[in-house]
Amino acid sequence: MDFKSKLALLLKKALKKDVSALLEIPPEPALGDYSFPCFSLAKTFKKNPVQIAQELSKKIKAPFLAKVEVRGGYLNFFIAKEQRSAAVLTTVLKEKEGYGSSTEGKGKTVVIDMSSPNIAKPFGIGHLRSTIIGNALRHLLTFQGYKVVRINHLGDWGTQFGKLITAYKQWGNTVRLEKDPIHHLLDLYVKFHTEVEQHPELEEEGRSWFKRLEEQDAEALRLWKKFRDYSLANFNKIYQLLGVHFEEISGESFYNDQLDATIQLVEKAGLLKKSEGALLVDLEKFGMTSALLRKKDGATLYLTRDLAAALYRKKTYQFAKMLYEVGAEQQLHFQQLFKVLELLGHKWHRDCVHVSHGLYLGSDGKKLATRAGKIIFMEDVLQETITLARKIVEEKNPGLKEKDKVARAVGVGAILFGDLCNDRTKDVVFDIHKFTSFEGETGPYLQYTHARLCSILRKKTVTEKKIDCSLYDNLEHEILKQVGHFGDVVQDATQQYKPHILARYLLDLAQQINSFYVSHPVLQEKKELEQARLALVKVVQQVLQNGLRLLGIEALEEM
RNA sequence: GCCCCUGUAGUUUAGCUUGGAUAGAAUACGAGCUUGCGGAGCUUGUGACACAGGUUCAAAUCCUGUCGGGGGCGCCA
Repeated sequence: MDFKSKLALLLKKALKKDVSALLEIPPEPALGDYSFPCFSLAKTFKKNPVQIAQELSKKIKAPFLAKVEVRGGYLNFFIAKEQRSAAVLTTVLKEKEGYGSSTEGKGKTVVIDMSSPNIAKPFGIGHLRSTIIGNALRHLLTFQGYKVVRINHLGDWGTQFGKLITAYKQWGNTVRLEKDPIHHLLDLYVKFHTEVEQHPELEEEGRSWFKRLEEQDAEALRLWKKFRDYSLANFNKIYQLLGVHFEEISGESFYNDQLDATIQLVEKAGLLKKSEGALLVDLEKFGMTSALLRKKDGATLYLTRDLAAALYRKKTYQFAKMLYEVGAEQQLHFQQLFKVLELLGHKWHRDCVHVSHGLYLGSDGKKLATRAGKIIFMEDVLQETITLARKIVEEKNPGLKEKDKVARAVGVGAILFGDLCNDRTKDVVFDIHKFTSFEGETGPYLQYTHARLCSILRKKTVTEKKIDCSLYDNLEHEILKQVGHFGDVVQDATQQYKPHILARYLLDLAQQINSFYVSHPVLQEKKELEQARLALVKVVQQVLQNGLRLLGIEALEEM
């Protein structure tokens, strides 16, 4: 909750008890000048707003409060800026990398199901969102003291592999598969879906191959394993670039031996229904379509495996929360999954959250569908961005060491931030220019700001314990106020599973400090002023560093 | 047909959960700032709440409807 809401709540509560009570506002580093409208209070207490404001103004006390003023129906608070700034400086300089963290998640485990690409397909831009949002959430939750288990739930099982085997049998080429597995497999997948329109019998063949796969048929398994290995090697390259790791990489196939038991559990609970040869849970009275667990040919489905996975994870990790960082188009699937868990009597269904994100759409504004061959290769996008970053590094800072490393951090930073700075629930139209832009509201802008501050701090540093905060002007006090907000922002972003709240905050802070940078020389003759400004630079640098790391972006010292 | 999400400058967007005073950025376009710590920066101008009702002293925010966009709807994942 931000300060504004806290204050409103406090005033309302206090007023409800007794209008004449003395209001003690607790110490609050983020406290800022603020206007509180008294209209709704006026109505409640049947007085006019100005009267209420005047009554309140006499009764309020707070550590950083300089004065309270009444204007119209508004109560204006003015803050003792020097005291507030001093408090912020002390805290940040003391807590450093830990500034903004908390221990609320101590002893609790959170499982995040994230990334989860489908094997035998290229790592598409769609899975990028899941990967980087999941990764940011992981950092945020860890910062709040949670133990986080990141699970890459690979899409490595299902009818699609039957189809793929069918296609490979018909049109596959061993040499091409060796040389460029991902593209070849994609071609086969697309060809299958175009051919199936002319030859519907292929559909049936695909299904039967999947059935054979589930029955551990040797040839089916051999091909499947081959496809899986090639894909994993490809995915790992991308994870390495993005700096993402997992505690568990299991995939749907991992649950194969638990599926019969899972279906039996559902049956024991009296939930299983037979319909046209298939087994399902009827969810009609909950306003959903039925949840299909076994096809008429006996093969299982996505939901069956996800159900088994949820049960397994609860048993294995005893999680306090399980987050599914998966696209919004699967909303119904997760509603069904959670409902079945509930019907099975598991109270922890409430701890399962579908942290959904909007889709990446093609330039036509429609969904990117692999089947139609409409897909963007993440590998290419990453390479292109990093190459461009490399070119710009060369141009802007030719004397820099480790240019490749920096170019990678900048390119990846641009991509990560480009996604994280907007609300995850909204759809995004893919535009390569958004990723390859390094100016304005971008990751590199933050990295650059951070690097410039580091550059000053390399020359001189904070040595004084006591900083004279009376030397600060309004802009500098404002910046320190913003610094004081950091903890609240991090908490907000974590609770709502929305990293963009933090990303936006960092942009604001960077804008403020850049504006300071051009107008306030830091290094200068007068020692007290220099120390005061160095301290300001130091705390902002620290917050930018902490913030960037929480988003999974490298805070470079030089670039 | 039914269900869910969504509509803010030319473009990308923040603000909507918890209604308050002139709706905040970025980009593009226009005008400036380099003899000071890194110009990937800074200053400044033009420009926006889809429409119609309702609730309220007060609506981008809450409710209803219309229109536009996206997604989903038992043998895909």
